[in-house]
Amino acid sequence: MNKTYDPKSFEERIYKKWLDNKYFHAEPSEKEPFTIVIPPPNITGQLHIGHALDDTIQDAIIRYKRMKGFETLWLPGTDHASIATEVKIVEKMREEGITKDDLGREGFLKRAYEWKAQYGGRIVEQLKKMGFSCDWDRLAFTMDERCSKAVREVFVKMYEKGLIYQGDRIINWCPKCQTAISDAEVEYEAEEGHLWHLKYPIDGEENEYIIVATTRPETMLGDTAVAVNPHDKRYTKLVGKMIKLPLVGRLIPIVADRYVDKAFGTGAVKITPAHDPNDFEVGVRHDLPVIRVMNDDATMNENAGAYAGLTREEARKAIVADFDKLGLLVKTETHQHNVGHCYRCHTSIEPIVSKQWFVKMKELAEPAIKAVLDKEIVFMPKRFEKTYLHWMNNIRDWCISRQLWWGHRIPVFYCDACGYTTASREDLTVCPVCGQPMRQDEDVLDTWFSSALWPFATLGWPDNNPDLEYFYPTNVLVTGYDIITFWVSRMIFSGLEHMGEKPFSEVLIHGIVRDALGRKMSKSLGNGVDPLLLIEKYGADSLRYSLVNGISAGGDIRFSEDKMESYRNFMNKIWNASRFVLMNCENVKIKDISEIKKLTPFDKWILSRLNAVTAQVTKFMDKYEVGLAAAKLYEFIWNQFCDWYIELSKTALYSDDEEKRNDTVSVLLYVLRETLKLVHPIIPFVTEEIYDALPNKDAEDIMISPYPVYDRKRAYRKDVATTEMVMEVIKSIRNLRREMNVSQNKRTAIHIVPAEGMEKTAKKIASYIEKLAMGSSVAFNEPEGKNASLVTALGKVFIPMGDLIDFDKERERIKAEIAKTEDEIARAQGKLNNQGFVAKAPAALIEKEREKLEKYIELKKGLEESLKNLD
RNA sequence: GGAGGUAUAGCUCAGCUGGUUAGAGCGCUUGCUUGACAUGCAAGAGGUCAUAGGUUCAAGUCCUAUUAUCUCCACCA
Repeated sequence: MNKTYDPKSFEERIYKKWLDNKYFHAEPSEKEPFTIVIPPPNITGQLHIGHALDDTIQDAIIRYKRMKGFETLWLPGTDHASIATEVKIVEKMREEGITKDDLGREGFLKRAYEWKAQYGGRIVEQLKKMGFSCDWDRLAFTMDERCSKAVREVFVKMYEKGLIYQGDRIINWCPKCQTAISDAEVEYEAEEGHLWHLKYPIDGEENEYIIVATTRPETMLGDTAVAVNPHDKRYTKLVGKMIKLPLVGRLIPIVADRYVDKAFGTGAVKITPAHDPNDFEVGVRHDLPVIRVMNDDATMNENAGAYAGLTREEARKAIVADFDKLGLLVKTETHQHNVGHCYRCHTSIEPIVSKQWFVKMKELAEPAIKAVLDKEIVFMPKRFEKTYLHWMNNIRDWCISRQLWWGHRIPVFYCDACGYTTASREDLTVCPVCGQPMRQDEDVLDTWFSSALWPFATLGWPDNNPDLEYFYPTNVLVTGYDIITFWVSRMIFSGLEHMGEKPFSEVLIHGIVRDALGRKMSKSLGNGVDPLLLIEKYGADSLRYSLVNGISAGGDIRFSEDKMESYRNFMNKIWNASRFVLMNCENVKIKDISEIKKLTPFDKWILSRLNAVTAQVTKFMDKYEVGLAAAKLYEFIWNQFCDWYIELSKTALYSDDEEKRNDTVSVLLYVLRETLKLVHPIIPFVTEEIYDALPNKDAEDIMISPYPVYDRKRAYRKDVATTEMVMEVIKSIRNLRREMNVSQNKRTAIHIVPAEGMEKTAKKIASYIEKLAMGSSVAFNEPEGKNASLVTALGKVFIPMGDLIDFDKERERIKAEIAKTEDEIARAQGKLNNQGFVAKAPAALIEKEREKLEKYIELKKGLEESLKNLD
């Protein structure tokens, strides 16, 4: 074995071995299934640190369950990411001087598939570098044959059921991308704008006006009403009257609507149903006409009269100027407001009315709400239920059409000859009614339409098949809180609607990865980290551990390269501890743990610790608390196994007693093997590499070995107490030496006067104390002359240090100890003198407090004696 | 504007259903090539557990308010 941990020398080889052995592949079997579907990364993307976190959690869970004996399926795949990918391709084309129209739909799609072929596989290779145990035989893609079939089926079914409809709705329109985008794809940014107060003359009355306030004067050309609050006394008289719209001359009514806030602006709002979502709602309530004044590219259209052809910005300037000329501009205020921008190209979005396809949500939301309220689906942590329920309870119809080419084309067919329209599972070229040609809808579906079907489309739905039967519903969905509404909620209602069964039982939500300063990682800040570089530098296991260690459910994690280094050191520690154990295996008879006749207290201590950590880790992993499991294992491996057991074992390993050597190596090997198995789900590579070299393997490879099980018989309370006492004594001596400025490499004599009943124990453990506390010898008497001394549970410990000792210093030290002890005595006495405590606290607790008090009184006595001896 | 999270050592975080002397890693100080590991070993310094109240025999832990900070949702012309 190498002297240092060198992940590059084995990670790739081991991954290949796993693949060759088909360990990741799952098939329906007698075993109980455990299934996770991966949140499919976009084909545009590179693996980023967020994927690394999300998928490390999943892999840890999957590997744990596999070792626990489940038929474990982790189903991988990628997402076509309609708009994101299309934008990237178009950008690339622009560099080459090509536009979409140059290529045409066919040509563009050809190019898009080439893109997919080139980049779709890249992220898969990156996932493999992380060590993820996905069933690659089942690799899916949201636009592959299976998923496309499912998308078609769902669309047609819902269309026939009347759940999908086409309608005029106000939607977010990106004038640059030339497509509708969902609410979630709009990013709001605070902008410094203006609030213009405009006079609208009342029709038929001289010098009567109502003043409206607006941030978007250019839309006034499409105004079809002015609204005031029904309770606003200032305007009660005016409701029902007509306004003669300036510049346009159209007569529009003044209506009363609760939407209007009396306190904002002038309390009167111009209503433009075609260009504002709220106005649209008002328009529906008051049956107002809808007049579009803009084209799809955000220039003014023919309804804008004299302003036609201007951009929206130009039109705004012109209209404000014209109002001013007419004396109708009352004032201009600066005004901070949020303006929506396209999340892709950052153009400010234009709310416009257009014909789009929608999914009726109310009916679908009801069972989806019920499933969560009834605990059929559980969010972890629970608080994220609120996010979900809030969204579901306030759901709006889902606009699913996108004016793009890359995606699932809407399977609706029109006959221009007879007007027949239908949704179809098969492509239609000829109208079944009149025999004339049919044309397909030009738009594609929102990306999330296919992602919503992911848990069952990937398993072969709508075809009945054993996979679907066996693996659905899946067990746990692991994702970040940022896509609960986008994705998780849509999978839930889709599963319930189309499968008649929830898609998963549990939703595990984690936070996002931030940089060392707590900032979101982003391209513009340049504070992102590339997981692949980190793997290159530190190994995949180190990356996995640093991502997962210490995360708690739902919380964000801060990430820095410093962390990587310390977990790489941890890998090195595991590596070297293993190397130590293996080095001592030569010429040794390895026994099964049950064959060892005389386990030492230390053996029993480490076995008991191992057992306890097994229980804790199992408990955490069952709750998917991978972070807490990782932290426990770190503690155990470094601070218990390495710092203590290995050090204690050296006395036996270098002794002449052959049986003792055999026994000790056997225990070391056993604890090492079980520990490697416990951490394997988190750090699969290094554990597999070491396991392979173990002489006591209990399976062909660690990833298919049985996970350790808690054994209630291994408490060994007495031996644990003895060991802990030894550790205390050693620590105290080290501490004393340090305080007395004894050089680290100088050995000194140690004298022990055992406490009552401790004589035998003291003799048994003397050699260990000598070794670990830098003793030159151990004697069981009080030394002649002056010395430094300690009071321990084992007895009094003396260290004669001759000239080395500084008596004043030793006095100070003991006095400080006494003071500390007195504090404790006071605290314990205070508690025990408290009537309330004695009356109400549990008896065991009171007893414990009494024992403590006694212990401290004893200790104080001993210390005072030591002090006296110094004089 | 609405909802939620977080606040514990210089930094990153543990601390379960209230009950050890509030813990770990990193960093810091000091000393060590102690027969696995200097990617290491040992010892140590460092915390009035955000603030103010409250419940309780007992509060880092539960409740209320405040402050700071983060996130999500909505988007008011």
